[in-house]
Amino acid sequence: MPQATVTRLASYLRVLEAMADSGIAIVSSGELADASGVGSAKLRKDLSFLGPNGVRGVGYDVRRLRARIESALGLERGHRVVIVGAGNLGRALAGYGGFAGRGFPVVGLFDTDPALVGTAVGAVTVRHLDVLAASCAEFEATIGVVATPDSAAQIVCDALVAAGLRRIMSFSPVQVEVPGGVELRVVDLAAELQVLSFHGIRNGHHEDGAATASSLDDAGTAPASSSRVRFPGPAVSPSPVSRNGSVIAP
Amino acid sequence: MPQATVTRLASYLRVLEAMADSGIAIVSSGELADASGVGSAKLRKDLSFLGPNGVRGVGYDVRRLRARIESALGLERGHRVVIVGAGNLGRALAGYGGFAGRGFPVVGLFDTDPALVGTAVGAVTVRHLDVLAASCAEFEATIGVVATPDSAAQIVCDALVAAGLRRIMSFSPVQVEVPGGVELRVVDLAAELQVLSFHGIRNGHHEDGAATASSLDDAGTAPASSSRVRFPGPAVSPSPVSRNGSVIAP
DNA sequence: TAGATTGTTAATCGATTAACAATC
DNA sequence: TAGATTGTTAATCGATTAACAATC
Repeated sequence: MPQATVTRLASYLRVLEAMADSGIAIVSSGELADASGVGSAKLRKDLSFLGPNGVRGVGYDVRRLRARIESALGLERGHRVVIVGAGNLGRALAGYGGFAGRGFPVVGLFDTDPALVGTAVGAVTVRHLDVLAASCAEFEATIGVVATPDSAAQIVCDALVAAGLRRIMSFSPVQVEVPGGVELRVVDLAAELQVLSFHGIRNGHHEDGAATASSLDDAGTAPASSSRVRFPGPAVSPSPVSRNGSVIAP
Repeated sequence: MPQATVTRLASYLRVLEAMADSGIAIVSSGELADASGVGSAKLRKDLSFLGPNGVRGVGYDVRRLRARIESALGLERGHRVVIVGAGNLGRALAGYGGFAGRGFPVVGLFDTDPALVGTAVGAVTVRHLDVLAASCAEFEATIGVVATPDSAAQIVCDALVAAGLRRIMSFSPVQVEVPGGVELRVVDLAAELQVLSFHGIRNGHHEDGAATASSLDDAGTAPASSSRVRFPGPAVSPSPVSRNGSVIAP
């Protein structure tokens, strides 16, 4: 099943849950697609990976389809989440309604800072990383979240793997190594903002001036290079002005 | 430029910044690719969208390439972020080092709750949503973040657009409408966990039993349906057992 | 020059889309 | 039956990959 399809299945599931709560029993591919923000053909193609789930001429049974997607995503038995790192982000995630409310209760929050261990964050108490493995076993945790500084990401991942977890979500952008069979998903929030920054450029935002826009276009018009090895346009020396004429910040 | 390339450029940028900090002056596509976790051919292809940036037989100038990617992503002038929603997630993001430390300082945090307005979160003070537009103008904010309950997401997006922002990052999974020219990026953390849940299935985790695994495979072996319209296997009634024999949780 | 590495090409691979036969 | 909608096919589109000519 394509990766993109899996992501969209999660999105369909959210819409189906809302529809079920609203008492909607039957939905057509067109209606579900509209509510999910995709085309109906793509939706039907996505659902086809799960086998036949609808009735021609009628549509899909909301509850049945919801259960089918939950099954396909492996959500039937539920997941319990442990978070390592009780800093800003970790504490927020521990109390974040968006996890528990969508079927991912947080059962543990861990840190190595003695000043944090023992403090309560919402319904959970911060424990020392030393008891991670024992806690994961006790609460049958299935997903680990890394919310530590970058410098600790690899060590924490190792600890999560050692504790028996095979699914890890990391908010640290550093590349970490995990053994085969362990799924790692990196969520880089700053990178999301950078992508957002890029996409704004073509929309002619006032803060994106002409120099920035044109620098994307003159790539093929580089002047002939000198006979010695040199880079197309030094960013810092010998001149603070780049080839396209814009000043590059230090 | 492909969407996937933009995402990877952000990743290369992070590695280049680390290399620059380490005093590395020149890097080859192979080295940078390894450090970024991609293939070298893909990396060179990605960089080719920015025009020539390296020297054959030598490699890339780290500082030059870093400046070039920053320029392509529109990061040269910097971005200032406002966050709406001073709940768990909003407060954490306001104090999150991963934003300010990567070039996205948070200059405002807003809410409508009188109990929150006026309280300090790190270096910023929570203000009322009523003064959003004035604050965005004053601090020249360029990115808005939605960290409110789902029910407020659309209204808050409208307010951000009205305040002149054209780039919005939303942590609410609900579909919101934005005018043309406004870039919206939805980060659905629960959906990320659902994708993680799926990917664990094929790795044979102990908590994903045989029933779940087999239900993915027997989709094409459905028995002939009856003559009346009915759904392939009711999730709730008349029987709690689906067509493939597995029990579906209510 | 000889060695090394880039930038680009062409082939492969995978995802999306539109159209429509199947069928409720 | 007639109308409606699914599931699937085939064509299109876009991204990835390997190979290599260009060239420092």
